[in-house]
Amino acid sequence: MSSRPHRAPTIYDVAQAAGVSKSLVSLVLRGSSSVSEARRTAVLEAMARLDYRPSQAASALAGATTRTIGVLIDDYRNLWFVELLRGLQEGLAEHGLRIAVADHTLNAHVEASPLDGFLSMRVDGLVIATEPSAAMRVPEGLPVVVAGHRQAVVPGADVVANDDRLGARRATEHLLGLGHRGIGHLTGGGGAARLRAEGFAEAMSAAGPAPRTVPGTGATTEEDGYVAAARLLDEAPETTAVFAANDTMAMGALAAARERGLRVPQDLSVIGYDDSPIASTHLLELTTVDSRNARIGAMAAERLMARIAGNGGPAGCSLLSPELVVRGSTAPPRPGA
Amino acid sequence: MSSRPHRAPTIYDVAQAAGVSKSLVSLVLRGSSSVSEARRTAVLEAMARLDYRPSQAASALAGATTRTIGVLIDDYRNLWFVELLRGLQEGLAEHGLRIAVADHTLNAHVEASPLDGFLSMRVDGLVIATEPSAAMRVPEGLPVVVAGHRQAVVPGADVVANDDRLGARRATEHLLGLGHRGIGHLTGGGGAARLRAEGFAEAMSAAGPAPRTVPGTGATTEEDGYVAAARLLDEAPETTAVFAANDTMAMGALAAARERGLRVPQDLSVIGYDDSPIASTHLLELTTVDSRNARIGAMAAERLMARIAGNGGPAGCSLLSPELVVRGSTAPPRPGA
DNA sequence: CTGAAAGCGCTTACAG
DNA sequence: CTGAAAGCGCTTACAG
Repeated sequence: MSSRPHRAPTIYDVAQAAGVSKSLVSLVLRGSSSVSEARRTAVLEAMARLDYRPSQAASALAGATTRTIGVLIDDYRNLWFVELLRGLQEGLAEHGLRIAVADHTLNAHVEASPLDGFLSMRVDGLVIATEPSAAMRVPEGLPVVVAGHRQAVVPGADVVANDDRLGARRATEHLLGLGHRGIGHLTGGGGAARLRAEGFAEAMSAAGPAPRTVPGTGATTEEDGYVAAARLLDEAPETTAVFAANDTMAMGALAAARERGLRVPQDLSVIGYDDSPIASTHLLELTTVDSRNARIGAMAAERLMARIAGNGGPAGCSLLSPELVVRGSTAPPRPGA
Repeated sequence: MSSRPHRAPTIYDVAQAAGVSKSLVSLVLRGSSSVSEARRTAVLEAMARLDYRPSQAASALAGATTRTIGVLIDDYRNLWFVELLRGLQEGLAEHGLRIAVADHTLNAHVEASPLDGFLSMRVDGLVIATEPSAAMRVPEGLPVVVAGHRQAVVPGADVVANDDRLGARRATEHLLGLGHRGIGHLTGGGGAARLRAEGFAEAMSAAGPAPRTVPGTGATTEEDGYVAAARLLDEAPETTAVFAANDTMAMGALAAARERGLRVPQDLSVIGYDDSPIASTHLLELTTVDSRNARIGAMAAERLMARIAGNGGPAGCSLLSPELVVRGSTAPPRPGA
């Protein structure tokens, strides 16, 4: 084998090795059905032999489409996107679309807006799984779905989200059903948190007891949960149950409870939201609400494919039902409480 | 404005709008210094006005380089890559390289190997932040650095890792220094875990007490930590301190301790490894070892840039010093213990 | 199925 | 700086 420094094989090389035309190789690449089995095999074997990999750049430039969907997430540490990706992937698999993921800091050193990379890449569609900012102008005609509830809206984009209000009602009703009356809610910023707070208020007002909603320092981190819970427990000692806007805040609430000598769930019930990986740990055993993010991803894929196919219709909002996941952090209040 | 359905502006459009030649636009795009300030401004303004975004496909195809580095991670849930990315980004920023991230499942529906996407993309370099598999054949000449200790090696690749053995020694010496003698280590699979176990054994044998190392079910999850710690605490009740191969396992150990009525740190000290986001929560306050992943990323960027520039030399292994982070989960053993 | 041709939007190299 | 040209590796469309 002569050393061929660096020149990657092209369809031309593959065609020659397989003894077919370049056109045929291109047909195989795009999975055309009008290729005989024998020739297809020959081409695939030649590709494997030459270690051929199609140039994404060339096919993107020549073709009308890149067959890739960009997914913009908030922060790699907010793991809710993991299941979203799984559902998206399953929905996209049959169409052979690939996925590209970025958060807003990933290429902040080379691009002005986090969307720039995806647009330069000429993605066929976009999933925005973060709070849309004003800088996020997307070309009209590009299929976009916003995943999850947000404060801002993207014109022309579909929204696919968990029914946060319903989930919050279910969480609250779970606590009410256990017999709790002194129930507090820990809230934070963002569209989802706002809806969850509303769902909490609805369920509470339907049941009677005065709802008490307390924010941390404005966000929805563990620290916020800790601060909010500390405030709640100190100001309202009659509290026997806490509903946090998400699992991370619930984790902070657990710390605040422990500091006050309150055992969970005997002295205090705690419920989160999201069913994130930490919720199912032995340490937390956190009762929570499963947003069914994989289903949100699958639905997002569906909306995207419909728009790409041209039959999208007007932008809509799809709400999916969340599900209560009961674990060890909630129990009836103590008889004396 | 006539509706121009869908055709994205090209350098041709920009040139015309700015009243310059296409060549000049290309020079501005690539940041050439031989362009007058006036013309550069005119071009940039035209780009902004037209909402122009360079086609990544076209520049990749025409140019010799894509100016992007691929980063292959293990799983989005293993957050150690987050800081790695930050360091990588800082190191790459001055060179204007962008980053593309994927885990091995992201495009499993369209490609055989997780590296295929990056190779089709013709990345200029690769960071492998996961256990290399046999399927990961990389073209010779492509700059590759393996980040973190692994079982397998990639021929020709540099390795940049935290000195796991040293970090484990420091963790163990911290416990020894507090006065602990009954110290157990929770281990799991992978190159890093093996080195951490070795560092533990070294520090223990230098100090005297018999080291006890126990695995969970083979991996390094919270469940593994829980199982391993349960085993350890039941079989060796004289244990007063536990060193887990990582923070996640330490979290499991905390659960096992709580189940046995052991308070942390009064009855049992627990130390982890990685300084992951959970370690600094109020709930865990976990003493741990900071791998300095951002520095690993920065070093990886440096190695990559050197190889891209052609002065890489033979593949090497760079080991960075970890740092002990003392929090609330470790303390001296109780006098009676 | 093949073959020849044009073109995607850039970069490169060069004469002016 | 401009302008004309070639080419990157594919896809597309079409005549055979």
